[in-house]
Amino acid sequence: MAHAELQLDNQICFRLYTAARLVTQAYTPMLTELGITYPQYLVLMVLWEKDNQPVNDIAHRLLLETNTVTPLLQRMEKLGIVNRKKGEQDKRQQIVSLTKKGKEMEELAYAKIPAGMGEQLSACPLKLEDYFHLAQELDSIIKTLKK
Amino acid sequence: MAHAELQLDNQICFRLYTAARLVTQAYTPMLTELGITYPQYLVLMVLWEKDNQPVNDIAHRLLLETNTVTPLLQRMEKLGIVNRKKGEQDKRQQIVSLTKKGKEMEELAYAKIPAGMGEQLSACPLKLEDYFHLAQELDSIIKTLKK
DNA sequence: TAACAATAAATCGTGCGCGATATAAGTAGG
DNA sequence: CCTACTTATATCGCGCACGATTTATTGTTA
Repeated sequence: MAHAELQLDNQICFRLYTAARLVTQAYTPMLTELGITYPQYLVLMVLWEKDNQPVNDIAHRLLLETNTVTPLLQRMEKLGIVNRKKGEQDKRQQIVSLTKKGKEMEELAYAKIPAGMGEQLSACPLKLEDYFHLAQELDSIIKTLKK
Repeated sequence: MAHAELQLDNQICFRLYTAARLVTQAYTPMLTELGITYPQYLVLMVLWEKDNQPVNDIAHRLLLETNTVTPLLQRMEKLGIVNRKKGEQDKRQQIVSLTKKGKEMEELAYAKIPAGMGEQLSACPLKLEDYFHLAQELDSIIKTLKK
């Protein structure tokens, strides 16, 4: 290995890739209890914040493309979590809304997930201010790279 | 939205998920020139560091399962980047080695990737010490969550 | 208002990740 | 030395991500 720049240990990207996978894995047990995946949980958070949004708005909020979000929403519709119906003023849009089940999952998530993640990260030496700092650094990278 | 803990903007995980995707996307143009994907690039970095490794060692280095790495290596073999041959002392193992093409890609990567990433992140306000700090925080999370 | 460009969503193909399972080879205990 | 257990890899199925293309609807402009 001639080039230090190409070493795995020197790569921020590999750390991001790995940390994202491991944190998502840490969510998985709680999400499996709810019957959903992590990307589906992200969609739910978007809709809990504001219900009745077109596919595009959800995709933009998550910085994803509609060709990722559309199949995701179709699966969530099959699960009975969301409804999709044509927009009335703009018939190209699909307006996504929470079902009763989708709304009720917020309380279930609140009961399980923050505590479950807290427990799994309890052994992590990072302090609250470290997480705050980390969030700012990630936001800088995200802001720089998003189109 | 009743619960601040469940808001997207308060989630470290969503930031990790997004930052990892966007940084990977930033690599993509350079990697496409080389004809490989980001996970394939990770495998190459592992092999550039130390050639002739069994599947398990590569998987452990990347914190991935063999059911992810095996098909990845099969695709890389088809691309003529690596060879796989049965281990001699332990016939269960597949020893993975770089082909001539795989070795030559290190220089191509070194010529393109550090410069390309530097350019794309040039607008990012983070300083060298911020990246160092970020790396440490990510390492803490990774160390805590890996099995 | 007819033609054309732009936009919203969906569809298709490929490559990951990963849980679950299978297969083959090595190891250990009786 | 035979059976049981462990380990290394592979296979299968599903759900993302994402580039590329398609379809339907809206807007724009001559």
